[in-house]
Amino acid sequence: MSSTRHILTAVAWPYANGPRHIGHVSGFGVPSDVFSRFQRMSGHDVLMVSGTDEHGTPVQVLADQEGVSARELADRYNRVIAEDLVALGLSYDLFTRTTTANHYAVAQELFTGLLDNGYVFTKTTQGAISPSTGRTLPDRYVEGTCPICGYDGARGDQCDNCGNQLDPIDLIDPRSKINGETPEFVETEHFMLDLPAFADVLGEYLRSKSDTWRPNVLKFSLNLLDDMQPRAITRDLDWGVPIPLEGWSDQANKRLYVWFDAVVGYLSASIEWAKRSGDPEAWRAWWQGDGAESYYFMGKDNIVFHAEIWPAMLLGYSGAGDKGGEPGALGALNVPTDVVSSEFLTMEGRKFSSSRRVVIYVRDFLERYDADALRYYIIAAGPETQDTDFTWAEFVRRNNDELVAAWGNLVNRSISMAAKNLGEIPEAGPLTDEDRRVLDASQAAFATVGARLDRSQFKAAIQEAMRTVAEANKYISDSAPWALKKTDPERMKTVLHVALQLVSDAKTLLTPFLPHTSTKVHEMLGGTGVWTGMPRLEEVTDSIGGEDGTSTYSVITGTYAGNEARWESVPIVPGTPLSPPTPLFTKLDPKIVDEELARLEEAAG
RNA sequence: GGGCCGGUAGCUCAGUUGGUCAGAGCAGAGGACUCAUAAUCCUUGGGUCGCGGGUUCGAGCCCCGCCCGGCCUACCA
Repeated sequence: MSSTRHILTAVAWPYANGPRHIGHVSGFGVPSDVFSRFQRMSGHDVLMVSGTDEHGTPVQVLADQEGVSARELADRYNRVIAEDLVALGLSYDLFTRTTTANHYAVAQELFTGLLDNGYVFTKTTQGAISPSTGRTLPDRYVEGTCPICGYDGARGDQCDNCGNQLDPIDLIDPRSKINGETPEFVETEHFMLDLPAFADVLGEYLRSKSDTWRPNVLKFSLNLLDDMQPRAITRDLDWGVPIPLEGWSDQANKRLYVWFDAVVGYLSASIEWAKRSGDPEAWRAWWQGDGAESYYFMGKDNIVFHAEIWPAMLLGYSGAGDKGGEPGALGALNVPTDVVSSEFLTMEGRKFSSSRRVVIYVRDFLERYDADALRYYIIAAGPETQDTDFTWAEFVRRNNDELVAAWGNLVNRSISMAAKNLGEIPEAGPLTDEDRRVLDASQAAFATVGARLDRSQFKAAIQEAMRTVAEANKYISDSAPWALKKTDPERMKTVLHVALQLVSDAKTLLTPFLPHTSTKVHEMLGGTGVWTGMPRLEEVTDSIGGEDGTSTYSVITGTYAGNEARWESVPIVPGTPLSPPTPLFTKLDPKIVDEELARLEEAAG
């Protein structure tokens, strides 16, 4: 913990086929930001990257339905999603998109490297094609009657009724889920990633993580090793990254499969960040060598890509699979240090579903409530290690009892008393044993909360941090400084000094979770400078892959180096002027619970 | 069908390798205080740890079976 580490925070890429809801940001967004802010406060060099995942059939299908191009649709949701993530205060060093020319080049480089090392081969398969568009119909977009149980709504990949895995060509009376037409089945050639060639090295890799990874991620991944199959990495579709090979790149209908280019995004975004920073080689410090660590944040549905496939791609590119090989042009690349997967949030007992409108979009939420209130709920009550249920009643309770009544009130009562009676931070006189005890406990919390955060145990971390808030409230109640005003004004000053020191420490401990309101407390206590950096949208002009010329689009970036916030107790400065405080958090009227539930019912029909 | 995860007080959830592990917060009841967004502080009632077997001196914690819910099973975190 003492020396500087290079920490890559790799955040799952939200899919650009619509706005994201609070379940999405519970999985990848808020936890990754808490982690990154903490590591920066601890003095480490953090690079936090992500972007929108814009290729693939779902975007194309939705664009067709709306009568716009895939690119137009992706542009729209890239902007919506980026704005929402900024509003939440997620401190990306770079949040970009998969449609940049840089991303195309890096994804193609990974493909070429894997091909050169012999981990990619071609295979001819039967694929479903839409006669009207000529596009591939992915298995899930073909439905028909199950040949095994006779269920009519079976999908091309599996039957939801009997659970058997299917091949779309076996379906009786197949039809396109998109427009109902009967698909054609044609022979088509695709590239496959030779995953079995990585079974041994992946097993070794995963077993080396048995002490640090969350058990569910580890068990799930180890289990996958028993049945490794080659996996297609190209697709018959025109919306994607072209295959960088003669005879393929000019085929308008052959592209890299979206999952392949999406996971490469972590690397391409790091490289893009380096270019923008002025040192094109700077990304290497986070990707190569023993000193580089990488932490990947996502929801549980993405474990297979991050704990299995992406490591396999990195190993293959580096020449480290069963077939050996040489590192590609970028050099050998590190596999993930940790894969931090969240479980799922449910919504008032139901599964989130955009199509059924059982959903709360981030944007709608933040129009009515504060970002820190949502961040707090997600960390304190979110799906860190098991599915949890979001309810409006619990949101209101957490906000009112824990943020307003416990933490907000501690700030308010402490600063109010000091401001009204003294107008400044008072000097401490002789300390009692109790004074020393609470101050020591507050200092000790940096180690305990920090250890939790370093291991991505966010729920335990915020509980420990909030415990210091409860301790401080108890200290003030027990010491009753208001009663000392007439009997022992010197002692009152000491008590208020101690109380304000506790507030200052708690504000620091809570900064990774509550960056907006912690900044307010920093300022209330007379602090200056930028306490903890906030992300901003920046318009950039660059070449978008596959198109001539340049385009303007927005990325998220920010300045986080040199912020005031440090992960340590900083002595408050006696004599600093204090003004009567304004409330940190908004107390919510319990009747919003019924209002929100009514809104949900109305939307869901 | 297969794999994985979960089912602990009214509610939301903690419970490392089996032996004060039957817990926390909230809600409920009683009391203290008044600095503070009537916030805070103290005390307190409450649970067959999904069901049925088994291993053990001893099991929420290990094994077997079953019920319920979630995720993955090749493009929804």
